[in-house]
Amino acid sequence: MARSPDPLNLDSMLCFAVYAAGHAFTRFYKPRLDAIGLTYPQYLAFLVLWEADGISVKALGDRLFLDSGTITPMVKRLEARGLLQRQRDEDDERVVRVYLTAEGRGLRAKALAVPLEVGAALSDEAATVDTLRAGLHRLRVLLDDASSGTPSA
Amino acid sequence: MARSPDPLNLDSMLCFAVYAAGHAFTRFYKPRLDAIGLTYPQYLAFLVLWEADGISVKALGDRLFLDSGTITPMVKRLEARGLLQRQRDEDDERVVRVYLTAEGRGLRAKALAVPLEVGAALSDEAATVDTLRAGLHRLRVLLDDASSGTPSA
DNA sequence: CAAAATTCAATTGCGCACAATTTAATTGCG
DNA sequence: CGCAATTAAATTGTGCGCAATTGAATTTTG
Repeated sequence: MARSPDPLNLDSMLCFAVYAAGHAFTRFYKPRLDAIGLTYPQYLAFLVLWEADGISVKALGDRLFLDSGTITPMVKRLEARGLLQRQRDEDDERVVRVYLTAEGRGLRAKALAVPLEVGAALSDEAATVDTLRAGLHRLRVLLDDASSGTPSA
Repeated sequence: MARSPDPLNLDSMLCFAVYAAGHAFTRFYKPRLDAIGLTYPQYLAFLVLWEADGISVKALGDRLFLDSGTITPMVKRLEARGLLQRQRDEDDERVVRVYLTAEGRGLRAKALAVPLEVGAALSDEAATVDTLRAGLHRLRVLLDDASSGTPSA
């Protein structure tokens, strides 16, 4: 009589493992990002901006899987702090582009230390990290496919 | 001359893979949980309550890695909807315990369908799911250890 | 036993995160 | 060309999520 496993058991659920690991990352990043004055989502936005300065609000949101309701106020807060500027595209007035200021570009140097500390915390698991990231990427794709009406259609 | 990989490249970061997969889960769950009237965090709380009715607010928060600033208002909203009741512990007046109502217990039957749909979306990856979950669990432990002053101390 | 320290819940303030709506600009189609 | 459909941002409202603080109950300790 093998007891049937509870299908609603929290610890057996992949979704909760992802949820909890996400919060753990936020906690880990918090003191490191406090040092450069960014929140974790803001840090992600800068990762994009350091690679693609002048990107549109829309494209920034697509890159981070966030919508305008999240991006717009975040970008406005960063603009208020002088880390970037928002500017309407001349050719298409619907589009707002985000340009880093010198101060915003300057943050990058300080940010370089952060992934090193992540690497240190996970030092023994270097091999697993690639597997995990690949698995999570595939997970996201499968979930998003399933979320937007089966793509087989 | 192998080009040195950008240490701040978004797509190479495990933290972003976790972050994005978490949002993908939320999106996937949204329409399923709308059907039973719960948000995703509320669903997690019920997973705990269905297994541990009468748990304290503190213990519920520990289980979900959330603090009273998150749990207290969530539990109050659920109480306002008649899904549970809050009650001070008689032996220790600091403690508030959470008890499911009949309606709250009744949600469990509807919730059983949800993990089945997750399984369906990830059908071909059943083998990877266990590896992923284990990897994420270990990831969370390593990050939390590193977050709370090295435990080697 | 009494004062100090700890614990639990609640509260306040700020920043995501997303659904739904609104407004403006652009594209597409007859 | 002119109107409909689409697209981009912004806005509104609700609900997390956490830091910091408060207040009350309990435990620890001198």
